[in-house]
This record gives sequence, C-alpha cells and structure tokens, in this order.
Amino acid sequence: MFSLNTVYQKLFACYGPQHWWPGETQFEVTIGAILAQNVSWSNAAKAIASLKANNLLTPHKLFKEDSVVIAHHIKPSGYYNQKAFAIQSFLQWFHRYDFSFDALNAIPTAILRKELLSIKRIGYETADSILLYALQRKVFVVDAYTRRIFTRVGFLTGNEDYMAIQAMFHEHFTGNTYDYNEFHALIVKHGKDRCTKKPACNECYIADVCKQYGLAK
DNA sequence: ACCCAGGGTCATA
DNA sequence: TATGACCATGGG
Repeated sequence: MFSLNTVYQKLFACYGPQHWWPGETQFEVTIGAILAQNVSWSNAAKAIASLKANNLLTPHKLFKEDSVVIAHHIKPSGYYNQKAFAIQSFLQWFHRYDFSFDALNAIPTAILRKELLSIKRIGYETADSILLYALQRKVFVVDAYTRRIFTRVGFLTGNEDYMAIQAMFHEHFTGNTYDYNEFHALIVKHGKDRCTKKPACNECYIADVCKQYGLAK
C-alpha cells in the first residue's frame, strides 16, 4: 500500500518547514501563483516586486490598468503578455465578488475550483495553488516535480494525468491543510536540491526512504 | 551556447 | 487522447 504519510514525515524531518507561500497577503499569493507559471520563483518574485514598487499590487489597480502596462511591469516573470491577460481574466471574475476573499471563503471548494478553472490562463496547478496557498483549502498541488519524483520511486507509472495523481494524494495522504501546504513545498525543495532531471537520481532522498521502508509498489 | 524553471492553450492527427 | 508548437525571462 502507499505510504505517502511516511514520505511526508521523512521529508519534513529532513528539510524542515518550508513556510510557503512567500506572500504578504492573499492577493499577493494569488497573483504570485499566476506569475510563477513555468518560471523560477526568483523571476516571479521580481515581477511581484515590480508591481509593488509601482503601487499596482491591488485588485482595483490591476483591474483598471491597461494590460500593456501590466505586461511591462511583470516582464521578468516571462510570458508577460499571457500572464497580464491571466491576471485581468482573474480580476474580471474576482470583481463579481467585490474583490473580497471573505466572499470566496463562503464558496465550497469544489465549486470554487470549477470557477477558477473556467478563468482563461488558469489551469489545474494554478487553480490548486490558489486554493491551497491563498484560500487554505485542503487541495493537493501536483507539479512536474511530483510526477517526476513519484514516478521514479514507483508510486506512479508516469502515464497518469493531473487529476489521477491528485486523487492518489487525496486518497492516501491523511494530513491536514498545513500538511498539504508543506508536502508540496517539500517536494519542490527536494526536487530542486536532489532530484533533478538526471537519468539516475543517485541521491534521491525519497528513493532512499522508500527503499528503507519498502514503500514503493 | 545550452538547459531549465513552483504551466496553459491551441492546432493537428 | 496525445503529441508538438508557442509563449519569454533570467540564472546556472
């Protein structure tokens, strides 16, 4: 049987809490989730800093501002035209809730997820990142590291789609919302440190743990 | 110079 | 359903 709980506990013991998401407000975390799409966090952070420095990091400002201007300020995050559009698509939706995160808190997770996914340029991972890290919903965020690492250690075949992988975590990982937060962050941390694209991941800590406890299938 | 990073979408077969 | 192409910057 799967023992994702043990893998999580071992990663936590090894690396410690990651304290994600680095963002001062729910709104900053949300915009950060869009800006971080397929780009290093350092690049996304530069774009956030740029928006802050220009006093643009509020729902009202970004909603009214010309998308060309937004694109200019978020350039360091890459894909700046698409991301400017994504931000304004999100805000067009958020405007229906008066830019209120309290209003979002009243919506059931399944409904909220569906609505987020209906927004242009917001896919599974971005929607789930917003749900988990900005809205404190117990939703597992699946990313490239998750697929790569857990395929490598035998928990996945590599052919599962996003929803199938998420379903596995939802079914077998019994942590609370805080644990969901840390688990994803720890997977990214581990991926960056020790489990890159190298064909043979000789120093994979998760692989070590799985071997030690006989956890892989 | 090359590879990759806390993805998403669309055309094509 | 499943690949490929495209979007684009900055750090190693």
